[in-house]
Amino acid sequence: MIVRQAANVLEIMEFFAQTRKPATLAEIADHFGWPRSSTFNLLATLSEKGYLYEPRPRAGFYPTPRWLAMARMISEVEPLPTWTHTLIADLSAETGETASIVAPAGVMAVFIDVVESQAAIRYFATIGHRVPIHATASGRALLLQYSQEERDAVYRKIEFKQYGPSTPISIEAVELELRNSVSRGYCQSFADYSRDLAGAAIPLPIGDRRLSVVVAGPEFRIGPKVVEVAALIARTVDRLRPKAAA
Amino acid sequence: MIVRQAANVLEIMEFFAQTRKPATLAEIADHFGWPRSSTFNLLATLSEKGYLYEPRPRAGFYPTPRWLAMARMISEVEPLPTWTHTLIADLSAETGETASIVAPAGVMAVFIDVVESQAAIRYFATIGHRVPIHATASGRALLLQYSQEERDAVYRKIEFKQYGPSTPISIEAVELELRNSVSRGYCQSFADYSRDLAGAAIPLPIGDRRLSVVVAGPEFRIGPKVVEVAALIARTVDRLRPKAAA
DNA sequence: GGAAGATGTACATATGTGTGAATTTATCTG
DNA sequence: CAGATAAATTCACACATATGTACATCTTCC
Repeated sequence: MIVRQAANVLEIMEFFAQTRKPATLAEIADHFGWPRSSTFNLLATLSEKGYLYEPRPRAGFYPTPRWLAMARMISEVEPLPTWTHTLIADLSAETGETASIVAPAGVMAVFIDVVESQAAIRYFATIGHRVPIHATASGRALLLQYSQEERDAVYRKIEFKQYGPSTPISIEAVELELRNSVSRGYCQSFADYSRDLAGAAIPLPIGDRRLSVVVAGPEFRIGPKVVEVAALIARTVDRLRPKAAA
Repeated sequence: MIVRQAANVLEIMEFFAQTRKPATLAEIADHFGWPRSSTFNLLATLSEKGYLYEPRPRAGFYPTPRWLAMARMISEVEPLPTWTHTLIADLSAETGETASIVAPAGVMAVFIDVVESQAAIRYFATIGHRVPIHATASGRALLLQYSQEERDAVYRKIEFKQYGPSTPISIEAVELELRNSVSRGYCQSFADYSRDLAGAAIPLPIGDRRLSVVVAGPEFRIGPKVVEVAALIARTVDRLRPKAAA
């Protein structure tokens, strides 16, 4: 069950992150199609807790810097080492595609850092974006780091759906693809989950954290050069990863 | 009416900002005294939206960097000029007390930047902290920047409460104190709102934004030196504020 | 290796909450 | 400066939702 008012808080914040300017109660209510009274309650709650204020009289609400302060505190802990961002920035620059760092979240994989392609047609992904762990290159690069028991536990929770023609729809299919990835030397996906989307990924263990790097873009661009892209990822990781670390 | 589940989202985030490590469903439920089932729903909602993930198997949930990405987007817009942070940093260093930048939020004043005193006994305030606009030095420094009509509008919404012996409990009392502040050259408060707390503040208009700076601490430390503190604030603002700006 | 305990998930139902309509307050217009 | 229009609040009730209970799954310890 999805907690509506919890989701609404996030929606409001995303709204402000997009518009980047104060908004009045009426504007917010209209934008979301929420009743004014409900919007009033929500805004009052956020204000009361010190997360919204009125920068200038009658110009509406805007988030306080408290969000930033809190987010900083949270992200200070085990931040990603700086070289991982360089990694995806370099990869994106060299390939012209979107590159990301990905982490596990149950049966899903979450994008925790993203550098977007500049191309007009591109893979549009943002930090926080989630994809099924078994049906994506990045996800399978995570699964490769699991023990057999851990993978089995994950499999039990997966609802196998036919997202696209090549989606693996059984445990065996996933395990087979994992074995193939090992012998191939990298993970790949051709529209296994998202239409027209292809990607190449490799595992990226950092300390005891299981992460992966992925480069993804439209099938027609990535397809012909998966091998090179995968090789490039491996080379770039080699170049940037501090030698001392695991 | 306060929207409970909206507040709960904030509580969870504050919880993570404090503990700074992943927490399991059970830990979170126990910490807040929430039922497991409800906690489950909330965590599921936050995860589904891409704001929570599981950094490592079975170690529980932790916020994704999406919070940070969003907060950055929001705060990029009209951030405070850098000199205002220097200002309160200097003030705090010189006085040994807590110094803050404050903005209006209806009948309240919100702390939008804070540098805390290092003293054992100190004014504990965080970004997002809210105080009544009429019963605090910082708040009155905001009111001084309003027109008479605007002030009247605010007064109509204030519930006058006797927070302490010296709290102004009428419009006249507030207006009188404002006039006194003007002739005195700065705003002050001696436990008008918080017990044992005293502060000195001056208006700090920046562009068309109405802000104020305040230095606050225990009455026994601030009391004897309000005049100097106020003078110091004025001098420091003079020194740091770019001459070109309004 | 198996039983006890802890943790995570599903679901029906009573209760707390979102909402539409009414009221108050602010803003615009001639 | 009315009188009209739009925005912000308040409130009582119907219904969506948070929760207690039951079940499943994982972990621990003997």
